[in-house]
Amino acid sequence: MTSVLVVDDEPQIVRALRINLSARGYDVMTAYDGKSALAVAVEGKPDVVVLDLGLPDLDGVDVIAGLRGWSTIPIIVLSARTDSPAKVEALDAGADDYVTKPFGMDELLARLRAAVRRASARDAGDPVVETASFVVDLAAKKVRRDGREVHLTPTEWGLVEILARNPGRLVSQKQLLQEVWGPMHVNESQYLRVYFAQLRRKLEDDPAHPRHLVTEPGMGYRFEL
Amino acid sequence: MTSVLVVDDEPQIVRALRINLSARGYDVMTAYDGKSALAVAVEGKPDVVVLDLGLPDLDGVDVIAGLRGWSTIPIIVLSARTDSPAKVEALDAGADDYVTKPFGMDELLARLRAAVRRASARDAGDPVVETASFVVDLAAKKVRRDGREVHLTPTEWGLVEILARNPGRLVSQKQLLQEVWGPMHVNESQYLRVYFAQLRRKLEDDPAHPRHLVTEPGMGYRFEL
DNA sequence: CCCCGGCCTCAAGAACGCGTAAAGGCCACC
DNA sequence: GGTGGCCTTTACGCGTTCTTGAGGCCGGGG
Repeated sequence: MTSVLVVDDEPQIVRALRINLSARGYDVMTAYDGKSALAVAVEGKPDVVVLDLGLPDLDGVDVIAGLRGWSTIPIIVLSARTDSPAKVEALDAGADDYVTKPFGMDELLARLRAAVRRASARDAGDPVVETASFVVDLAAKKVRRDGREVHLTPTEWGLVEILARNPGRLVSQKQLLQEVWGPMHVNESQYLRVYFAQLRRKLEDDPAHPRHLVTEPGMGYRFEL
Repeated sequence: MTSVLVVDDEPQIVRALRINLSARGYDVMTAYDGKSALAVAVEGKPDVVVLDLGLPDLDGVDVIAGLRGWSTIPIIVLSARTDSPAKVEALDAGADDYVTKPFGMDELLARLRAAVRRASARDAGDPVVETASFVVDLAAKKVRRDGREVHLTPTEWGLVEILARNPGRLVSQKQLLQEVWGPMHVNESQYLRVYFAQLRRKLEDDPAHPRHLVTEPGMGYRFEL
């Protein structure tokens, strides 16, 4: 499901967007000021951000910069200001689109679809992730090692898939637990130890000294190519 | 050099765009109808297309479809139609942005920069914060020094992350302690001394005379690029 | 000159997180 | 009703990380 972070200090706008977006199958997160927007974005990794510029705490451009510091999530700016300099400033700061209030919901949704389409076209590269020891085929949901197919259980595949979609990046324990076991089990970090041991036995050349399924103690796991 | 294909049947618009774009260092191609636009696009492989919808021969949506059939070149639509359905149709057909005439040249140029930036960011790595001595990758949660990866503990990373998100800005001791250790430990400034010493040993060329992890006595710490 | 607050360094024990093995429970399939 | 695969749970040894205290350095103010 596509997740959208809506940032606006006007509750009625947030409510209207939440209703419309939810009705169309989007997963909606919300924030009412800049600081919490950045916090929620880091935490929830939304697929796209709808950002109002007139926030109470931070300047809109600072929020854009704060997001662009670590991510390329599409940002659609909402603003009551129609003047050109405001648009130019926001776009050059890293925003993807600029919509002036009052806006038509249809138009916003279309621009949102366009932004998501672009972003997913970017990520939908080669669906095969390859390491020195094994190959992960994300489309076929298969893992091969020395040409031979390795059988993974559903849980094992869930972990491998998340990691392979973020090669080189650290994925937090919480995110892994949440996406594989669900929100109720975000503290069962022991599960991860058990399953990573299994995966290493199946995939690593030397399971005791893993080169690709790396633990970052206290933080999470990383898929090194 | 970035190349732009301008498609419009009104000569004065094409001329205005050609002048403005050329002056800013863009390489400009032009076409006055849909068929030649598609031909020029195939021939010249522009980096971005500015497309007027009211063309004499083809419907604008068909031109978009014709381009999208073989490429993902960003398309910025120009149109006199301000109604929502027209925008939605164009965007859903595969356009990247929609600007209504009359348009401000500054705004169009900003949207064009945004489109080009996105397209070229497609094959770039994560955004990073870089100093003369080391590189911080906030998305991957990695720090590299001389190309070699430096291992940070969770607490060390917590400090680096906050500072790297506020480059050049003074971050108070209280804020660092609060965000890394929690509200109960805002007075344990000794923690900061111990950890900054460790970080300097790991990251600074001359730990005794730090250039990037700077102490502001009595105030806090600053991340100098 | 000496004192004092704030900072840096060092070191050691405590606390924590990780890897591993193994056992029990659940469920689907035979 | 048995069997095998998969998931969950417990226990323990080990290495790393965090915390804490002590001592030294430096600069400003008395």
